[in-house]
Amino acid sequence: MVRRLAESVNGCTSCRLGIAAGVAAGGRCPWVDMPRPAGACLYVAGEPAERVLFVKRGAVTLSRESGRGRDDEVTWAVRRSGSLLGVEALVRDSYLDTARAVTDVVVCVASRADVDAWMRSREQAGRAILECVVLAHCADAPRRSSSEGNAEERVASWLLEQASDGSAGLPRTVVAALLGMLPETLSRALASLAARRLIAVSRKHVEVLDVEALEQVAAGERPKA
Amino acid sequence: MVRRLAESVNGCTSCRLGIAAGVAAGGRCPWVDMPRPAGACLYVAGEPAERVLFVKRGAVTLSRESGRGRDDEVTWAVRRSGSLLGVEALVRDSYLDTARAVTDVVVCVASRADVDAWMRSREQAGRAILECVVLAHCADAPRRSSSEGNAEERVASWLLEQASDGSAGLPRTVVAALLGMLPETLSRALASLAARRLIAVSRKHVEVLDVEALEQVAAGERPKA
DNA sequence: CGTCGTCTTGATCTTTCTCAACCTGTGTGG
DNA sequence: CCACACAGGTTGAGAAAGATCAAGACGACG
Repeated sequence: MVRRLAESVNGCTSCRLGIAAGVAAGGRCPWVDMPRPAGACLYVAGEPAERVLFVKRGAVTLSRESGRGRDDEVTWAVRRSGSLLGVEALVRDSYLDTARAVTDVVVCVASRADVDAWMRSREQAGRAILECVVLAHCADAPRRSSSEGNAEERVASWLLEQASDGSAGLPRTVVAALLGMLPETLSRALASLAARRLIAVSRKHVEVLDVEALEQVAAGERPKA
Repeated sequence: MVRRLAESVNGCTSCRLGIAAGVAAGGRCPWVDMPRPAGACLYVAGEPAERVLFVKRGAVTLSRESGRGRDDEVTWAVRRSGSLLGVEALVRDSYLDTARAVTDVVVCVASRADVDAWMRSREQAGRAILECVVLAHCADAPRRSSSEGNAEERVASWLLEQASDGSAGLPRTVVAALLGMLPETLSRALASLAARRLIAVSRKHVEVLDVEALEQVAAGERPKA
């Protein structure tokens, strides 16, 4: 599978926010590192939104209660290195989503007050934050539902996108939720694509074998074979 | 139906951006009014992103090509008074979405360069823009797909949300797209709810009659009647 | 080696998509 | 002023896709 690693931010001198803070020139960065293991919960929907987070390394899922039963929440986005989490802290009192690490992550954390102060004190700060927010939202394509192609089409699109963004390794249940289908349906779609040799699947990995054919499937063209 | 009108911005002195620009104190606002009739296209996905727009009055839909056939685009969000459109102009070269006025609208327009200059020259400008962007994204709930409740449930949720945000009057086809279903399915769901006296539907309007019962439906509880 | 969580597979049934015909309000031209 | 055409919306019958429920396989881990 072709794989381009998502931007991974290690030192603060190569981090968008660190640069904006002028860390290389001795500037103080209000954001402090916080490593978390896979599975950790970073914040919970509804709790007071006091901190903004920046993903330095790893992947984080955002899920929101769907309003039905109590435990009924829907994972609707994945955020990777370079994006901000919990920016709602800047405009409201509580978090809208629950953020969970899907891999081991390193996030940088700053309180709302610190962020506010930082934006006032450094001209580039506001711009850096704005860019992170806008980029994150540009990145997540609107979730697709069944009226926009059947399961196989959506899976094919996902695999093609993923090939260039390193989404590999997400649990199947998460991927299924992102694609608006059940894990069973995802599994069947993968199996069907695998049977046609367009991809190779193991329990943990998916490998794209035939990009062109996959693009046809994603486009809804039915190969007559 | 309970209806709270979306914030409507008439004079620049009551507009978030106008305030940030200090219009009341004689400040120059880089944003210039542009009225457009319902149905007008404000910008098209893929074309060079040179301008950022601010919705002063009215409603605008955003749609994105789904990657399948050529004319195959999916309306995935509605933006109302007080939100910014086309902020991708700040971070990329082309628009991601196509923006179309669903009602008569008044939008304020500024070129990317003007916005950049404005943000550098006025401290409050960046903050105002950031808030508009974040608020807009907080407002749009992730689209639901069939695995998150059947058509009736999703329609019920929508009606309840809409009751407090003035989404009334959108064409059925648009609403259907936002709910991830076909117009036919939406129509049937509305008819079914109307048959049970939870709502009253006419060709142009939908009125909620029984909020509690509707909440039950939205929550997936099946009334045994 | 056995247990657990996650994923896969299978059979069945519900939902919604599809395609078609039919309304109904609006605007047009005679 | 009325007939007419048109777009958007509704309704119906049938087919296909995915949800559901249940059981089994696989890999991780103690």
